[in-house]
Amino acid sequence: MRNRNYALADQLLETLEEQGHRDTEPRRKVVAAIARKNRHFTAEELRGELPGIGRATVYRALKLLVQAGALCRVMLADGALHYQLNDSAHHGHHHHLLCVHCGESEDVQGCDIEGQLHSLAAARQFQITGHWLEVYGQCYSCADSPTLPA
Amino acid sequence: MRNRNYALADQLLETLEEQGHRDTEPRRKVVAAIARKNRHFTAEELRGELPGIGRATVYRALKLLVQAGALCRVMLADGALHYQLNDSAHHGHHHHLLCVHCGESEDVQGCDIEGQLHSLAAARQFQITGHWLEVYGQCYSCADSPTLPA
DNA sequence: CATAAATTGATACGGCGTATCACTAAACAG
DNA sequence: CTGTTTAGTGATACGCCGTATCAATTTATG
Repeated sequence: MRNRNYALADQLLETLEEQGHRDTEPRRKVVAAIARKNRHFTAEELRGELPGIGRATVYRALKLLVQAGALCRVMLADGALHYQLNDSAHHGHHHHLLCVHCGESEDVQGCDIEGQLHSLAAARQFQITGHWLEVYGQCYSCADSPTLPA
Repeated sequence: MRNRNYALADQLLETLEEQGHRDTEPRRKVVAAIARKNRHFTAEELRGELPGIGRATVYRALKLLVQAGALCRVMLADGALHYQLNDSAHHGHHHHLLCVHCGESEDVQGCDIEGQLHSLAAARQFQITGHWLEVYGQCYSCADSPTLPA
């Protein structure tokens, strides 16, 4: 686990280097904190875990990682913007099943929403270039015992 | 057209009254400004058209109208939150085809995304309670002459 | 008309993200 | 290794957007 995290942090840093960004001390700390996350988080939450590091630096790193595809932005049901590590297998376009109870998030890959939207749009001669979809609900464990988690 | 707008403004006011809210002078002006809109708009844009009226009042009216289902919130591709009049026929759950060129928006009613999501989620024992979908692209006229509008 | 309750709007606050800019540190060439 | 170049840093301030507060006002109602 600790090893996984170190590896992940290194991988994130590597991703940034591939994009031409430098390997800096603050950056290392930011990606290390991100690698420790096992669910989506806010920029401010992350910042709170990095006392020595400037606000701008945290936000800049997040932006770069999103651009690089290593993180994705998740819109919660209450409108709060969170960030979430992209599974290395899911770097492409995908959606999330977001549990409003425990905050767990599952990726959805093999979803034919694209196709359905296109055929729907074709009828109106609308050319789709992109879409944004978030799905809210309860995950298996929370639906099972809905009163347990906060 | 002018008549349509007056009628629409009255209808919005009526909606608010049905929810137990009072018929006030500032409120009339806000709904009149909304009724004049033929596409989605931001809160600040609306506020700019209502010089004499307090910021809070505009925001409060928007919130009430969204709660009443007369307006819906639309998330643009750049993350900006806009408001849009709900067609009286489309007060229920629906989605939008948003043209990133001209800002036009078409409602999507008969879309089976719900069903598709449910079957997909069922396989993972995830109970969907809601979702958020925005579709971006180009409408017919903009796709036809993509260089014309701003 | 009098009263109770909702509404208003000025103000201030708070969250969140970004621009600025002097300073620092990383990369790189020699 | 050292100097130079350039990206990155972080303190600060700013800007946008929405909301809480609260005294003054307006509405609905008896």
